[in-house]
Amino acid sequence: MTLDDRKLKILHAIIRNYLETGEPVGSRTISKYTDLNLSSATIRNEMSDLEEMGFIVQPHTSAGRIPSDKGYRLYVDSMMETREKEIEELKEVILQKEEKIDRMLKGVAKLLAANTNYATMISAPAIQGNRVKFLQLSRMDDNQILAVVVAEGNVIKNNIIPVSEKLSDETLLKLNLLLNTHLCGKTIEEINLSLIASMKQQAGIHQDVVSDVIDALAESIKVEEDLQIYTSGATNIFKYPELADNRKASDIIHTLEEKQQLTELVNDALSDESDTGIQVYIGDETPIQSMKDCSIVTATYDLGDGMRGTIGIVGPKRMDYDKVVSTLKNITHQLDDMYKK
Amino acid sequence: MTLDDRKLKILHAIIRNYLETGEPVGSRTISKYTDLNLSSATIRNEMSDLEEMGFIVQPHTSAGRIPSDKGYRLYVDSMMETREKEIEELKEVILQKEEKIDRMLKGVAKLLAANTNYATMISAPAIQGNRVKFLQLSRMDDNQILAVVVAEGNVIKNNIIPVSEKLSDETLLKLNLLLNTHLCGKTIEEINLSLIASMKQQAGIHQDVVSDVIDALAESIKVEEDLQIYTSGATNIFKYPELADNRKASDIIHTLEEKQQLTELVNDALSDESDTGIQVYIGDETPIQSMKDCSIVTATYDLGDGMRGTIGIVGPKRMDYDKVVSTLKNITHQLDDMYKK
DNA sequence: TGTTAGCACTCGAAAGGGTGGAGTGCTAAC
DNA sequence: GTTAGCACTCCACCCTTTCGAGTGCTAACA
Repeated sequence: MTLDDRKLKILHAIIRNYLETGEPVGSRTISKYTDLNLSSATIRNEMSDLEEMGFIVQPHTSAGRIPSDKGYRLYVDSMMETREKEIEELKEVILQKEEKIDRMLKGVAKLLAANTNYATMISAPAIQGNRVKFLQLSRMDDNQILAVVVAEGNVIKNNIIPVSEKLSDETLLKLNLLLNTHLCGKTIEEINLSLIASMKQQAGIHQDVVSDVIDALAESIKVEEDLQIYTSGATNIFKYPELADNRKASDIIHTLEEKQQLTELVNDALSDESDTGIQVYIGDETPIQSMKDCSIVTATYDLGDGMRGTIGIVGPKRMDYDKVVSTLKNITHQLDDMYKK
Repeated sequence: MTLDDRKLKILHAIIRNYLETGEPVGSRTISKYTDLNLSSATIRNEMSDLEEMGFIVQPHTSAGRIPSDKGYRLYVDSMMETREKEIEELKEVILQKEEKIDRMLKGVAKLLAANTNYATMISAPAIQGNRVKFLQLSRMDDNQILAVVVAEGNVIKNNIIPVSEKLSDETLLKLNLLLNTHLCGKTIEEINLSLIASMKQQAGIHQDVVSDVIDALAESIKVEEDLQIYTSGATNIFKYPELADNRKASDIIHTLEEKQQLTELVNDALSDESDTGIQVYIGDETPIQSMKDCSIVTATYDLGDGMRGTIGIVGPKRMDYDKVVSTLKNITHQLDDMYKK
């Protein structure tokens, strides 16, 4: 049996209708809904074929048909090159560049959730392979030193280091020079033991301060390592009856709240190197067990300097893929553009 | 009619039983459940009285009784001086003092949620009236200056300030001196226009940098102003059937996710100056509309330096007040003790 | 050979009806 | 003041019926 043009049209009609209503769709509906001018009986025959081919299923005998995961997949693939739609509101929010990046990301997540009526997540850019740009020790008082590390992409980290002995201005100056000379332009991975040893040696009697700074540096990076994820609109899933039953809703919201499991999704998305940067997980395709009744669409954005993050949208399988994909494309483009210059 | 000892005993029995089961409790149950040795008929008479007094209600004729808000209130008040219970696990977590404070708070919220099976929230300490402790400008490159502000309680804020002209080392030193001399020890409120004007005057040709720094300072504070709140265990509410219906659950979780409305609760709790620092909101007493089917217990903690925050627990009206209150007391004591020294 | 009308059939959702149990209020007896 | 007993109420549960939406199949038609 071959999937001819008419079958495809009917399949699309079924999916679109189901996306709207969430109810199984019957042959009579399609007969009226499309401009094919076919009777319901004919549609029934075709639907029977489509079911045999695995694109649609019946929830039970004598119910209408709903798309299977395979059907969605076909639909999504055939629709991937979609219209570009402007979303002015998003632009405005993102353009407030002076916002701190994390607040901006939260804003994007929230806006996206409000716009799409799905749950959203966004991961802060990972700074893997990021280089130290600037480093400064200052004396706060006799017992405490403030260490500031700026990495590329203007990621700033502070640590307060307690010291036993008071350091003179001169010593601080020397240490600053030493640290900057040795560490600037290095990635975290490049700061190895031999480098540290050589710095310690040059630091002379202030070895312990040096190692404290290095520790602080390592700590700063480590904090960033379990990458941060912001979510929004978790309660949107209550809008879709097929996800709103207690057990499922609880699982999904819990996953979004905990964020831990989302890292898998982020990593999966980041490692993907398709041309569009958009990935669609339908039902069982998702790497997150608790979301197997959902579909997830992810997009990666790139702020330059190797700072890449992921935006994700979680909704029912009958989500409006068309709109979601184009919205995501839009947003990632905005992000890319803005920070690259 | 007077609320004698026997009535009180029966009321407590009803409440305790309802807390456990979540089902309306009947006279026969109480007759067996308590050590009063009274027949169900007698209990019925007493229950009838208790209902007339407004402490218990019937969901419908010929059902058992459940406590009214007034009943809970009596119970909670009579129980406020409770046992002190050790919770070793909490101690350990909190004692990892070197954690950044926000991570610590997140940890507390999470642990508390896991421990109590309710939803939890914790507000980061407000730094109202907090003083500037240390201030430093450093040159990152020719066009950018890094401003670091440390406030009391070691709250650190960074801002990157773009400058049009390159500033010499000497100028930077001067500016640092100027800023520190004028601003250290001041609260944000004390930094007024005349102070700024006088500083600008002394800064001479670098007026614009000064005002940029002031702006950055103001910005740093503003960010902190809409105080940060962390929540955890929102999905715990699914464990209580009376809250688990879609509409209610969605409202509650949404409120927890949005956090905006929680500030009311925090402010309410912070403004309360009872001796224990513990407040219990039962049903309609809560300032948050969407949580009128819940009870909320809040406690304030005090890290010294005027840094006070709020911990809250959100659960069904039939929450285990006893356990919750003592757990909260415990935690706030730990927090208080630890940071005060 | 593809399309259509018609018909019997299936199944779930919603509505109705009966039953049992848990619980109450009341009364009379102790 | 306490208790046993009884009539009564009401919900939860189960079963049945009904209704409608939808299907598959067959026969007729172009």
